[in-house]
Amino acid sequence: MANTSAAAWLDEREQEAWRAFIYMAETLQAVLNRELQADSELSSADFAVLVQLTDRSDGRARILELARGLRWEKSRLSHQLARMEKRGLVCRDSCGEDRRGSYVALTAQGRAAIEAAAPGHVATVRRLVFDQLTEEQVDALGAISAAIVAGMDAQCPTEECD
Amino acid sequence: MANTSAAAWLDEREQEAWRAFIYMAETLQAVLNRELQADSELSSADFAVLVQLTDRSDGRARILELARGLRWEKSRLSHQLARMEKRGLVCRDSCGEDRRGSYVALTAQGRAAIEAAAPGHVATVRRLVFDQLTEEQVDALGAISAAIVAGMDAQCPTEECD
DNA sequence: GAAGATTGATCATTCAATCTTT
DNA sequence: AAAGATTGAATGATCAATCTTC
Repeated sequence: MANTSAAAWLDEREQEAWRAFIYMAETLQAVLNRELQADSELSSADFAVLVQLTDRSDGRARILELARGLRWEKSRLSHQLARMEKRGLVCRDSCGEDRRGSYVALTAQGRAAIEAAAPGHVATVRRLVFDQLTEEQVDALGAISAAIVAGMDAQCPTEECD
Repeated sequence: MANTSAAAWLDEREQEAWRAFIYMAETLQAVLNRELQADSELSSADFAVLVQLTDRSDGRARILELARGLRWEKSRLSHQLARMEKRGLVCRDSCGEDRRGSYVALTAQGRAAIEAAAPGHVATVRRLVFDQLTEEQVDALGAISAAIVAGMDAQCPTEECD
């Protein structure tokens, strides 16, 4: 990896921060996934879908709205919902007003699954992340994340950047 | 998601920071992956392997050392190397001293591929991340990442946590 | 039996193509 | 044709089982 252009390369401080960040993000996601799976038979993706549905008062959402909330591709969500439906966590329902669309809804089993999984998952997040940081660092993490997201939103050529 | 225990739950500030962080990390990885793929026909995983190999003076490493450097499972690396070998980016070589083990080495083509890809990738990282942050935030990101990693290392039951 | 590594099965993600309704 | 959604094929990641050498 030749340092072809001093201006374009990362300096020492940046390089260190970058490697630490990438490693942290990958490892954290892997650990959270494994703990969730082991404690509750739910993947992070399952959990994310269930959170979106429990955020709505009726536990129901149009599929495209769900996809926007998760910022997932339609086909990813479609496959994910098919797997979750097969396991009885959600069910699909056709939409009366617009027959192109459809709804997904939490089943009783899906609601039970997230209620059982949430406390442990939150505890894991607290233990691995927030217990390791000062209050200032928590605020800094929020601000840094927001800044990077804003940059991506601004720079993405199309509206649907993911 | 009932707030079953005030102590275990996340407060407002934490919740916000956490959602922003998770979304940032996922989106950033997705965007980096797509840009790398589009510009160079390399995935992030390919790039990570090539970086490890170019970090060694001879462009060669024992497979287990590589796995430790990447902190990947053995089987993930094995599959990855098989795909990369098929594409001519690396080659495997048996090990003289210990016939259980083997080496992987960069091919000329592999070296050319990462040299072609690196400047663009670094430019993308700079544009999406470092250009969006102040110097203090860069330092904070490094410190936060290091703290979280240290916590995971300390809390992981087994040595090989991933 | 343990260390170094590979293999095969299964599941998740992406991409392009498709289908239906508007 | 565009919007809402699904499908199938190809690629990637994870898990358990295996194989060889120490």
